[in-house]
Amino acid sequence: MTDMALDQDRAAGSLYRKVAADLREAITSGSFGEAGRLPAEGALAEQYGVSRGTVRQALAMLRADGLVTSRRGTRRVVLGTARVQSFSELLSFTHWARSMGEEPGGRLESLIRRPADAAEREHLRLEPGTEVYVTLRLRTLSGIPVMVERTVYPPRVGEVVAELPADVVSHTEPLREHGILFTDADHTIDVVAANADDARLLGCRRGSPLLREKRRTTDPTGTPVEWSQDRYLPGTVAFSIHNSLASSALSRHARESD
Amino acid sequence: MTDMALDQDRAAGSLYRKVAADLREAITSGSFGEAGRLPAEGALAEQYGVSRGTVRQALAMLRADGLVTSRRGTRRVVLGTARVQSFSELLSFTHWARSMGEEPGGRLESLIRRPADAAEREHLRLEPGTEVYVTLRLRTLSGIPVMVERTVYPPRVGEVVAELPADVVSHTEPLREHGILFTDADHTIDVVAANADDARLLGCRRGSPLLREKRRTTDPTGTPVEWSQDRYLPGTVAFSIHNSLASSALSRHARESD
DNA sequence: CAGCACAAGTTGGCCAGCCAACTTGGCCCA
DNA sequence: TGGGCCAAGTTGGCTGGCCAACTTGTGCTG
Repeated sequence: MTDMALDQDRAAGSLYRKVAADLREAITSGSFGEAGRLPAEGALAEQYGVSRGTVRQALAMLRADGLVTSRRGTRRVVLGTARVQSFSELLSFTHWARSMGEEPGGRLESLIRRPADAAEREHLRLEPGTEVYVTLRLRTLSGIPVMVERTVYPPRVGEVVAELPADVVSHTEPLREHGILFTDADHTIDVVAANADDARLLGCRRGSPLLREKRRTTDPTGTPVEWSQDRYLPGTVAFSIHNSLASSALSRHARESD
Repeated sequence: MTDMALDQDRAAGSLYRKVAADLREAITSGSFGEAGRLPAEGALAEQYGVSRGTVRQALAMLRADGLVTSRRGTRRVVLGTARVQSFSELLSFTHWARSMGEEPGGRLESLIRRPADAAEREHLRLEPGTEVYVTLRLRTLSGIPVMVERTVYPPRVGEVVAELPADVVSHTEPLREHGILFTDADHTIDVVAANADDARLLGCRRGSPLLREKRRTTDPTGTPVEWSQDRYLPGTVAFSIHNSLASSALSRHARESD
């Protein structure tokens, strides 16, 4: 067993992530059917040649994304087959894609530097006349175009982005190494019609509906580091949120007690 | 009564939840300082008299809630305690509309009672053969149709809903008076094409894109109380989310021009 | 003094096993 | 026939241990 673990270690990903990605794939491809039952944890462990604990770790990810149920005494049940972008992974397209076992890709279409307009100054809290870096990227999952990303960076961040190779997959990872952290984000989701650029890059008709996510990201101090508009092809992505009164109530209790 | 939630949390059976609750309180009360370091997992394990695995399970909760960092090779660091968000807007269309100064309206199109299908049983965690109440409502803002709401209620909730007048604006408010609380929700947002009913009720063409929000709501004990699909006309609404390493919140707001 | 090598400390990950709690279906009995 | 009991199956939870990967401080060396 130990040899096996060592053998699979070379592939640079943790075992439970591979198991999770594989199960995710099986679920979204409908292998277990809609509202079907998953094999027992023990059976999956034997099937993948891992321990039950590892399978449980993988299943915890799927449960967090709302893909499967989890109830003591009963087999797990498939809840939905749509790909879901959970908000714990919303801060990075790359991270999200990899967690699904898909290969994220990105192609830089353009990068220009110009003075910020009024809306951009507002979102990024810049002084009038400040220059911003604007990128247009086509993002792919396993080679298939799924999203067009238009991002505006303030100077401090844009200077780093401009130095990155055009084919770099993740922007947030190299930025983190430069001390630029993405920790907070405001997202707005709605529907928008594809313009000429969108249609050309995504291979859809002009005017066809796209799922739009507008996002403003800040670092821990609240300083904006990114203002972005992502436009997804319908059917490629869904957004998933869990919210609760209980958690906020709990922290309120904690504060009242001191 | 501030200790009540904590006591319940601590008394909630599993060891790792007790450890998590205790650490949560220690963190928010500042025991480790602002941006301070937590003791090592091994030290916590010894302190609480549990295994390191149990401590890791507890810390996974805190990390999921954005309370602490988690990086190989370094002690975990306290990120912060700020967590004040009102979710009331999110859980009720009526409340949200009023907070915008719009007059919410609702017209019940149909209410039927029938056995739950497999998917509904799973989402609402019902026994096979249980009957559910299914409503179809057209919701308006200041008289203008904006959303079609299809909701499936379990028997306990549906029995109350069925007694409500057809023109009642808010469902959640009378339900609250019957002791049925809406506190937790999982949301999924994507794009869907309008079917014949949608088109007729919303006054759009069949096949035109709608913004869809699927929502499963539970009460404080985790028992599902509602499984709903809302379909919004584009341009009438956008979903707004704030997420961060410290907290996560979703709200709904009227679309603004930008 | 600057820089590098190294060791100690810490978290990530995985395993094998054990018991408890819960669900389900079948069997038995009134 | 109907209801209750029971056993098998399944997930929740916990232990103790092991190794790998990474970070940090220390001390040595050029």
